Amino acid sequence: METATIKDIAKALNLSTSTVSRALRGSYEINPETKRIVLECAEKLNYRPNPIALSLKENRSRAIGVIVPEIDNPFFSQAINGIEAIAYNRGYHVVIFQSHESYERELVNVQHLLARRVDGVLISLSGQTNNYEHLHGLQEKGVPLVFFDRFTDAITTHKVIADNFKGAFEGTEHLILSGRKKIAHLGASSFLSITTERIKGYKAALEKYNIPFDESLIRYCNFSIQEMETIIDDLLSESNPPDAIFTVSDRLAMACLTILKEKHIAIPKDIAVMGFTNLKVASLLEPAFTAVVQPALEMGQRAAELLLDLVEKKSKAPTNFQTIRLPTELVIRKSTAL
Amino acid sequence: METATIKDIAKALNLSTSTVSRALRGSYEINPETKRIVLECAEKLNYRPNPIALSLKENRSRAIGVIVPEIDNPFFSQAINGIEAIAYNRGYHVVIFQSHESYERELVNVQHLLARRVDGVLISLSGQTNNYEHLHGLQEKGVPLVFFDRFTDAITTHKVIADNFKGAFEGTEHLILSGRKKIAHLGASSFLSITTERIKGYKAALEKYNIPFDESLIRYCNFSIQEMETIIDDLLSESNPPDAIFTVSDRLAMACLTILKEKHIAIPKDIAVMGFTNLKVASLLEPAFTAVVQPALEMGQRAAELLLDLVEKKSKAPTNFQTIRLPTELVIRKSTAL
DNA sequence: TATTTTTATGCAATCGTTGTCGGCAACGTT
DNA sequence: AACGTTGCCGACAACGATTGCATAAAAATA
Repeated sequence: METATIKDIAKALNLSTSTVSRALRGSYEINPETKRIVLECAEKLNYRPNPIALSLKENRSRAIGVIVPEIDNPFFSQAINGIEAIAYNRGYHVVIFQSHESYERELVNVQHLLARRVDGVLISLSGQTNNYEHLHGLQEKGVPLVFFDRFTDAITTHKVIADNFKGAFEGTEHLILSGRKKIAHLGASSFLSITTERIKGYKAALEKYNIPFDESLIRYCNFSIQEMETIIDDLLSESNPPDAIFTVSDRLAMACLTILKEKHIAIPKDIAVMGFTNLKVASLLEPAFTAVVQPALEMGQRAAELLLDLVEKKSKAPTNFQTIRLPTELVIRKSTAL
Repeated sequence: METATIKDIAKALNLSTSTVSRALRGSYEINPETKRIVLECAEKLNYRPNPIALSLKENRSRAIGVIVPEIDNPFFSQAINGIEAIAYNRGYHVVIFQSHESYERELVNVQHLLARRVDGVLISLSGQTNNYEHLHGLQEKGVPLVFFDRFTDAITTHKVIADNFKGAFEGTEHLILSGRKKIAHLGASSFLSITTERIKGYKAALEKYNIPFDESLIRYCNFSIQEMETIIDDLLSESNPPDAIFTVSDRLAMACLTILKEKHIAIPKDIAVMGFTNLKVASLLEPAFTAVVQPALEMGQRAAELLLDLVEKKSKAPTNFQTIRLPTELVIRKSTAL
């Protein structure tokens, strides 16, 4: 059962394909009676326009590409959920790639998306990425690009991010006000904007309360479980370990909790733990986990909207690129109790 | 900066497009010297073949469609992770849709995928789907279809599923052996294969240990949080409530735990709770959550492999469709302790 | 030298759709 | 009667790439 084309309709009705095409799009220069017949025949043959043919002609694909480090991460799957919702409503399809925190993989993904002629790209950078030529390449080819969550200032475009500074500031402040004196900050890759912004927030909070900054309390984890455990172990085995740990990702938070439990360290009594996390079960953890929650779904939605606006913008007038900073929410639970 | 086409190369070298095309594919009938020049020029212009043009000619898109109820669900995001990995390696792209547990939405998704001329479809049915005409439609159009996790026997094709019967049997048996007498089973939609299979496993375990089956202990939740809470509330407020609850999804497990905690019901002392779940934090919950874990990643991989085999099969010989049943893993933790 | 074979290349059709152009009636206008 | 309008429709080219067929020139053979 092959799919009917405009030619089949033309043949069946003894018309030209041009006439059928125009009738289907309701052109004014087609006889209403002819239109009726064509529509009827199209219905009968279950005609569906071939988007591939249209893509070829119009040089667009009505698809947008999304590159995330890992799909299987609540933050990103929530964001993709938001992206899919917007794209769906506006008639676009979503093509997904994972960088697995690898620069090389991200590069290949971008090349695939270029080859595929996607109409635009949403990206959250890999933890290894510190060269942005591939993204410049996209822009040079005229493919709109929008960052969400993990961006770089090396590229000029829309960015939709959480208010990482404020989130980290409030979180750190909360720890300080809970009486913690020695607060460790477990960051992600040092290349990432989210890392530097959050560290700034952390430092600002320390400063506000006149707590001296100790470089050795900041650690960078590039997201391999192995590495995280080594770092956390190292941090805890010091002669004078921290009395609070602020982690910046779901995976870090989990690894941290696991290790502390293994070591039978009491939370929050001996060490308070909190983190940037979008785990929905945070309240059900033992102890209930204090979290800086990012509006992942909304972030995906906003980013998709901005991207599609760029894609559909007729005028090539220079755009005022925005950086949208969405507020985070500090949810205080038992893991940081006094 | 437009993308170079085969024509640009032809023009630049004063050759015909046919020659360029053949040179690029290394045809034996092209002069080696000409080949060299063409390759060189293609390199210089950064030529990339246009997959849309190829799709039009070959009537294939090198993309596969995936329909899941929700991306933002650890089981499905893990499965998509597996799907993406396989598709990526075999040169296919993954286009994702969510049915949001809605039959209508699933229908529209299938139509979109058909219109898009995807080469194949992977689907895990929505909880509302009990009519399968849309899937027959896919097959009639020659689009291969493979189920994962949630399937229907009404369609003949490959199916990759967890061993739901055995998983539920072992889980229920574990509860019985832990001394539980009145075990509630919270199923998903009654339309779904996963629901019926798991209930069979549940019943079989009861039978083995001569525990009478009580219809009122089985409840169906169509996945709206509201509905789940009502049902769980109802179950618990009976005069003689169950002493164990077996839930079949991540969301049900979470809702159940939340409500029990709100009611200050002791787990596992008063009621044991366990479930089919792929939450990675199960061990960090309070209490640590006993789980029947499904090999979600592998399920996605196997399903994608089977689908791509179907897509690429030259011969249209009738296929021996398989139903691959992957073993689940029972991880016993504190929530069902004696 | 005449003929065949080989080599290397170009032409044109194709995939499904749309845009440009042009044409043919049937009108209405002077 | 001659001309201009208008309504309606078809032919053709184009998007990018592939491919069967034709064909020119060069090489091999008779």
